[in-house]
Amino acid sequence: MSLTFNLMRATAAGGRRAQIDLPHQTVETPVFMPVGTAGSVKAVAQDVLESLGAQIILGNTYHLYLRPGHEPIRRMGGLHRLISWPRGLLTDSGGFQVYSLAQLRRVSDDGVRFRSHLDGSSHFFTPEHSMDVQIALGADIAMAFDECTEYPATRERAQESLRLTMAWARRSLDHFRAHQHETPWHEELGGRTQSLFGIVQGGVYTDLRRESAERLVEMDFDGYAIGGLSVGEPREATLEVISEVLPLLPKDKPRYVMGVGYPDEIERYARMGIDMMDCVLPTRAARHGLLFTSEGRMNIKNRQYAEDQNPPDPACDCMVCRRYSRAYLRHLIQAGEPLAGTLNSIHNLAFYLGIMRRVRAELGQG
RNA sequence: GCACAGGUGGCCGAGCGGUUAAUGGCAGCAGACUGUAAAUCUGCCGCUCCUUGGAGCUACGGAGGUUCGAAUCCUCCCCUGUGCA
Repeated sequence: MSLTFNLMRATAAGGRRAQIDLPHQTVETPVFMPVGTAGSVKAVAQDVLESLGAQIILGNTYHLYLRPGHEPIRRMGGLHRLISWPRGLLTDSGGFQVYSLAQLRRVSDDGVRFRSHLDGSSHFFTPEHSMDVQIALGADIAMAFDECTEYPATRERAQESLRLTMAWARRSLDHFRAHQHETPWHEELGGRTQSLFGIVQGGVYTDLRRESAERLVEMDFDGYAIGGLSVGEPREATLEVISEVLPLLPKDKPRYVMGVGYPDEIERYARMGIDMMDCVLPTRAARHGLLFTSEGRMNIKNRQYAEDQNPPDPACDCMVCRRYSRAYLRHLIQAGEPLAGTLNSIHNLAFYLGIMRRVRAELGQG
C-alpha cells in the first residue's frame, strides 16, 4: 500500500519554498523541528511551542517504548493525544540510540539488543519492531531503523554499517507498508496514514553516501533523511556530504538532515534546499545557559550579566526578550530555578524558528 | 560554675606526627554541548611572581612548648554546642 496523497507541494511560483502535507499539519518548509524525545520538548509546554510557531516536533521510539510504553500510548489514541499536540509529529526510530547508547547495546544483522538506561533491562529492537512501535505512537512521520555510523569510522566500518542500514531500510519499509493503516488515528483522519522516511548513511565517504541515496530512492520512501552527521566530523565534511547527497534525492519529497545544527548551519542547509532539520542544541544549550542571539553565543551564566538589564537579544522580539533581562535570566540559572531552562529554551527555539521563517520568506520570493 | 563534645581554606566537612596548600561536597569563576542515558559534563578555585614547570609567602581559634619535623602531641587562654547546677 503506497501513499495516496502528494506529500510535498510547491507553493510560491518559482520559489523553492514548499509545504509538506501531513495528517496533523501542513508544514511550511524549510522547517526546524524542536526535539521532544520523551514526549516533551524539555522545559517547554505545548501551548508555548504552538505560540512560538513550531509546526512539527520529534519524539523518540526507544524512549517512549521504555516509558510509558507504546501499547499504552496506542490505547490512548497515539502520541499526539497523549501529549496534547495537535500539529506535526515525527518519531526517530531508535537508530540514533544504536550510536549514542554504544555502551549499552549489541548489534547484529537482525537487530540491536539494548540494555535500558532506565533499569538495565534487556530489549531487542529490529526494524520490524521499530516500525510497530512507531505505528502505535502514530507520529505523522516515522523513520526507518538505521545505524548512525560513528565518526571516525574506517571505510570498511562505514561500508559495513551502511550495508546494515540498507538492509534495515528495506525491512522497515516492507513492514511499515504492510501495517501503516494500523496507526491509532487512521480512520479518524479519513484514512490518512503515516509517512516513512529512509535514512542515508555512509560516514564521510561520498561514494558510499551516493550509493546509499540511490538505493533508498529506488525503494521509494515518502521522504529522505541524511543521517550520521554532526557526530564529530569536520564541518567541511558535513557540508560535502550534504552537497553530494542532496541532488540525488527527489525534489518532490521532503529532504531532511538529521541532528543539525548551530544557527549558521541550519540557515546554510536550508538555503541549500534542505526541507527539514532537527536538533537538541537549542534546548539543551538553553538549559545549560547558552543562548543563541543575533550577536552570537551568549553564556548567560557569566558574571558580566549579573546586573545587565538589557534583554538577552535586543534584536529579538520573542516573549522572553520582550519581558525579561539578562540579569534575571542569569539569576534564575545561578539559583537553579527550573524557569531558567524554560525561558532560555523559549528564546533559543524562537531564535531557531525565526531563522527558518526568514529563510522561507526569502525563498518564497524566488 | 562543673561535665562532655567541638573550633580546619567563602560555607559544610575529612584528616589526627612527615608523601598536607591540606580528601570530599557546596558556593564561586570559566569552557563544552549538533536525529537528548545531558537542568549534564570538564577545567580553575589561599596570595604573589616567572614560560609549561616551577619559585616564594601565608595558612588548620590564640599564645607558648615538645620534636629533625605539628592541623595532628602538651600547657594556658579565648570561643561555640549540649547536659547538669
